[in-house]
Amino acid sequence: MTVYAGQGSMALLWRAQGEPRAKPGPKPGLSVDLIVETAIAVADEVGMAALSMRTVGERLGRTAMALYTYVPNKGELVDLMYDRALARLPTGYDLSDGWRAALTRWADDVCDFYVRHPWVLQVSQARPVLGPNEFTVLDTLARILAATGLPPQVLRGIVSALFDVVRGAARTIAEARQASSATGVSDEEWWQARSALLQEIAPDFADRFPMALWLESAGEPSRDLESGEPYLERAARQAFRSGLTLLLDGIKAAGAA
Amino acid sequence: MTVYAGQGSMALLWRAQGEPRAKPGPKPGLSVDLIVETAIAVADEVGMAALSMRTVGERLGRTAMALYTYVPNKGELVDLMYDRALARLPTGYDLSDGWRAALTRWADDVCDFYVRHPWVLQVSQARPVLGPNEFTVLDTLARILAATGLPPQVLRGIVSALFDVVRGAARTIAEARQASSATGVSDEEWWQARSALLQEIAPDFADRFPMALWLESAGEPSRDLESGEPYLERAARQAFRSGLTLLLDGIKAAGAA
DNA sequence: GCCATATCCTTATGCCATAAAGAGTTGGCA
DNA sequence: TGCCAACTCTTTATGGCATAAGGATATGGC
Repeated sequence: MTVYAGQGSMALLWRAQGEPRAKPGPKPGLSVDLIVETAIAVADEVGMAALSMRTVGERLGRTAMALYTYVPNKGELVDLMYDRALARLPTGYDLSDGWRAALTRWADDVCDFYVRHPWVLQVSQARPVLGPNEFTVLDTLARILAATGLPPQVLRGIVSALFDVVRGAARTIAEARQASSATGVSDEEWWQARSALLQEIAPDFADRFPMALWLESAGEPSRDLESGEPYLERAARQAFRSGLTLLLDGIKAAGAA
Repeated sequence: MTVYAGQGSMALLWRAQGEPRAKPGPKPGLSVDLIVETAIAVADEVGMAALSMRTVGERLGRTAMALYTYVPNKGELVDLMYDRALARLPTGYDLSDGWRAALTRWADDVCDFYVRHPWVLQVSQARPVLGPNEFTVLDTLARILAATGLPPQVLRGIVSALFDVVRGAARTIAEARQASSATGVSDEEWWQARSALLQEIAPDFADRFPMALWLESAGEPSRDLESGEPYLERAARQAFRSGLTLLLDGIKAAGAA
């Protein structure tokens, strides 16, 4: 359920609260902020697919339709959730030990954020929400990248690639967790069952896909069972680390200070 | 609507067709292949969100329920669509002018594929479908990467990063197209309307987000109006090119031959 | 000719977003 | 003081979704 953004009026996104209130009618029992925060909590717990106007309303002791008093429709609510959630990201990074260290910390933080709020990954990036916190995120990253001394044209490509790698890793980790908890089958169990099935159903596997097998075979991700971290998640984090290293080396090669 | 995969029996994925048929009952009017191919056509045209058992059945002159004779449920149908669609990718790349050129062609092909079939991007990667064509794709890429001379452990990270960048770019392009055609508003119009709104609603923008503005300001993506390519798409393709270059430089830095 | 088996349909359940209309609440003005 | 207009929230309805259950019909093999 990719959700398309950038349709709303942006009035709610950028609203300045504070004007008192001297209007007829019953006092509002809810508020946009409360609804958005509640919807974020729901999405964090049950995922974007299970986020409905009803589930949010219910948690607030209201019907689904009550929310439409505050928010024009679900799409706009998701835009508000998206921008509000981004406020949870750190906004300043110490550059005293260089852009490389700062960028690594930034990538870790953003990845953790996405894993904590995986529904954020489902909000379309094509026509961005353009809320204040989205610009804050960009501003934070731009400040780090400025330290490379590279010109904006080059940096824009770097921004895309960084987000791609971070989001890709977070997506894998989040989806693995989601699948585990939704099906009750751990990564390890799932993988073993699938391997067995595969050998049974495609006995000529090694002949048909020799290079794929070679790629996957050697050096299984260290079976660090004490860590308790699930299989796929461990593999994803290792891939994230090395992908990021690759990218940072590429930035260096592009002439960064 | 991210769709979770890897639940089905894999029997349909790996089935060997050919056994004749000498069973009582009416002759099947449809087939799994026909349904899958039709569903792919529907998804290509209207997107994953509008893909329903009804829309597929209708195109075949049947009701939604008729499909359940051939396919156990929608999730399994999507798995089959996914693997079948991957068969459209090229499977061999000439390595005579080096891994770098081959990898660039591969990335272009895969990006084009995703843009042509954007719904493929919504199939979860965490627990892969494990169909024959998915392994063929991996095998093809592994063959190219083997030419770098790097060991499998290193290459696995490279595989992830490559897919992340390709998928990220394709996602942006596909979502931009989808948004354009769904809303009837071109990227350019949308962006101009949004800029105007933003200036009106956040007049202190330049003070609040100076680095973001700096990053975006200089060197607007060349206004190559003759190309006819939409704004966001052009930007995404430029970002893809430079992101890929970054990655290839990183691979070189990792010691590739 | 009949039965077991298949295909395909109708109907029903319980989700979803949201349109429309109505019930109840309250600030401010007459 | 009393009423109105504005506002909150609910009920109900529409048309979508996946899919469970059950029934009508077709057909190969006995």
